[in-house]
Amino acid sequence: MLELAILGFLCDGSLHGYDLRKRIAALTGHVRPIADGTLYPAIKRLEAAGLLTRRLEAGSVAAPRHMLSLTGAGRARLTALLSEPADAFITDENHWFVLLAFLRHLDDSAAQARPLRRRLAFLTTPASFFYDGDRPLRAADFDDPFRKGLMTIATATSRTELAWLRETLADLEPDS
Amino acid sequence: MLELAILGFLCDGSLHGYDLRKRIAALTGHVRPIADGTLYPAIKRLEAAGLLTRRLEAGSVAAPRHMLSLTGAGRARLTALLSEPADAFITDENHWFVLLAFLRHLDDSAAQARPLRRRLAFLTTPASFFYDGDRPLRAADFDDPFRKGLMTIATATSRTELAWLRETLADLEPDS
DNA sequence: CTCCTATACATCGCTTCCGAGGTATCTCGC
DNA sequence: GCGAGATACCTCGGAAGCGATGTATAGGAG
Repeated sequence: MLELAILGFLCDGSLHGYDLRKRIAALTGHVRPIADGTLYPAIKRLEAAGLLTRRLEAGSVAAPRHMLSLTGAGRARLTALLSEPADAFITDENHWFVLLAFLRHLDDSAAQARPLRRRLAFLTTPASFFYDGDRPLRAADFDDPFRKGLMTIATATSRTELAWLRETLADLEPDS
Repeated sequence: MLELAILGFLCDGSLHGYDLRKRIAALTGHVRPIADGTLYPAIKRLEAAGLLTRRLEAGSVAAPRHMLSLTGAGRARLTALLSEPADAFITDENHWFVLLAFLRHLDDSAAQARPLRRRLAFLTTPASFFYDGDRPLRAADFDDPFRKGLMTIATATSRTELAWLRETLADLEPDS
């Protein structure tokens, strides 16, 4: 999630760590902002991996800023993260939202559609939450009211997401 | 998530690790089943913390099973995990679903309603995804079609969840 | 008779995340 | 002029997850 967010924001232009932290917080609904002890080591990791470079910009404000810029390798890594087959199984809402937000960095609508297609396929597959093997599960299958409720909310959320996915894919691939 | 799932399942009776793994996989839609290298160390941790005990059951099947049982401290920990104020900020769908599935282990409907109330309050608060400070955000606020789409799906999912929360809470607290 | 799969548990190293704590400077209110 | 809060970065230790790998046995297919 974090790596994707950092690379995604930097793809739009240079930013310093503190700014990055605020943007990520805004994008993920200010739910548990990224801790300093998470963000700065992550930046170092990405720098060590050659995915971004740093240029010190002194004097402007309180503390000297380290302006971060994506390298070619960084851009390639972003593309890879946005195109990963694993994106169908993302269960962290924030992770999925961050991916959606940066899908625009993929170069064509076919590439952009691929993660959405995989997600769609996953949600309509017997390997998912809503099946016991090949048998589709229903809320009525459960006696316990909480298990029943869980099934209801899971189904409703899934239906909402499916409707959105189908609509978005229709816009993205008008021909198919 | 994992700790909650283990304690939750064991609260219904003794299970061995391998069974636990299958049950957790079924509950979370078989999305990336818990790895052995995650589950067994977790069981050891909980055992070391005095939250569960193990009894070896030999001979019955291929390998000897370690039947796990909750202790009093384990039951108390489960109650604590189900009642935590942090549950409003859970962004992992599986984590939230596991919590819902085991809410029945709380002893009264007031306690069961509390996490749902907190979730409801969070989703309707300016600290959440849908606000920029106090200003509510709308899909139309964004130019980029993906940012727009992200706002649309986030809003739709949230609305779906809110409707379910309100309905469930009405069943749980008929008086309020 | 042999191979494959399922059952059942374990350890190792790697990576990541988090909280706590530390260091500085600038600005604004009082 | 003094403290609070924002800006801006850092390091450290601990906890937790994951993939790889290892070790058994049982049962069924070929």
